Amino acid sequence: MAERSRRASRPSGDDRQEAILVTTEALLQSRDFDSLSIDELAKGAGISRPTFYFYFASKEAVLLALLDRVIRQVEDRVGALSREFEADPASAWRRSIAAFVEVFSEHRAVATAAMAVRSRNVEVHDLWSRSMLSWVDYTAEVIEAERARGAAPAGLHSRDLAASLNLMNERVLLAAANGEHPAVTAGAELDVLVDVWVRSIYGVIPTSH
Amino acid sequence: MAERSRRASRPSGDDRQEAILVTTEALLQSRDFDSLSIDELAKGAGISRPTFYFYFASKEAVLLALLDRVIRQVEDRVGALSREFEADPASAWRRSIAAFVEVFSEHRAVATAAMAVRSRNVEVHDLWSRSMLSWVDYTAEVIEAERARGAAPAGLHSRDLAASLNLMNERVLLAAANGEHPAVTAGAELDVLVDVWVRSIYGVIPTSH
DNA sequence: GATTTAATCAACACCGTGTCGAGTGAAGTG
DNA sequence: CACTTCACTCGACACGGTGTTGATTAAATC
Repeated sequence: MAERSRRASRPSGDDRQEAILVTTEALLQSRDFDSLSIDELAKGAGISRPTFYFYFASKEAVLLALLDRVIRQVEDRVGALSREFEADPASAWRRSIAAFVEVFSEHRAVATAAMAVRSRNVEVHDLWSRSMLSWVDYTAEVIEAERARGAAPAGLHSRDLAASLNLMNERVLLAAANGEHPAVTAGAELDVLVDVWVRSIYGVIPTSH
Repeated sequence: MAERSRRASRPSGDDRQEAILVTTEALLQSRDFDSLSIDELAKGAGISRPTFYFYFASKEAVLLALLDRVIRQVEDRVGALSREFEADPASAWRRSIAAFVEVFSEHRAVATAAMAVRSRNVEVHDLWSRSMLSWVDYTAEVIEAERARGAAPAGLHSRDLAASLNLMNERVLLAAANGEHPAVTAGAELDVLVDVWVRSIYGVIPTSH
């Protein structure tokens, strides 16, 4: 990690950039994003504070790069999934939600930092917003399709339902990942989310007799 | 607001404390909590920055006081509600959720700031956590009671379901209050939330034929 | 009127950010 | 092989916000 193969007296710029990213994610495992100083990130990457600014405009820009990677990872996994809902809808929803759950828990630190920072940083806010939007769009489309083929009963405006369910996932997973209270029992997140999704989308309320 | 009735050459301490709270909530209508400086809060209350510290230990302490008031307000409203679910469960849930929705939108700025700050401030985090916990407890109790009387089918661990639904409300209302994207259509929040709650708690998934 | 108590603020020490400008060495150019 | 260029580096500075100290004032109480 420290030296390149054909000894270069200085590590290359790409190495440094990567070192900053690695250091930041490592520090985020145990520390609050706000409590990190640029000096620490620089030191961790073996450079001075001014040099940090050669690679990134700010702490937030580092987080943005980390978040971008995480989001691409979810997109890759969700994109690789089959779009087959007819045979077993519950399992199909489960697979989609699982992609989300896995990446969220693998990159807990980045996700948590991003959620904390988005309220004051437009770039982080917009990046996250954009992916949420695309998941909501996808969810709403599937709900419509399920209603069209008669598998799901008519109900709420599908985009509103889709937005609520996706926002629930975001919040529930964040709470679980950080051991907040209240939170869903550790390990049960996926089961609980799938159940609420399936009941809200397909569920019928028994008529009072 | 500036002077007291029987002219006191200085407004009393209580007035000043209140002025800081009022100024802060006013500034929060249009500005990010992080972007507020203590100097602004002090100036807004007609005092100097050091004097601010006579009343509050930090910006966060001011927010904590504001949040405390908001939470009490929700508790008062929810406490005044009838606990009668037998006759019309959907309406009963709607009334509870409505209390939440109303206070959240009346004090949008405080709620938003509190959500943004909780990740780095233990006091704010704990205060919010504690109220969420009490609402989750209440929700879980009612779900159990509804199952016991046969109104709701058996299902998920009630506390996990209760936690998910309450976390959904928190996130959906925050997104709606701030005009985020994605968010639930403005004005439809209550209808959507109630629908998801009722379906998740009472809903039955039609068996495939 | 003397004393206590609440309230006030100028001045200071501190810390993190972001910038500027001078420097260094490796790689390309005539 | 001199010389220019370019990617990279950092010491030193200016700035802005925080939190504290200690002296000061004015009302309240005795």
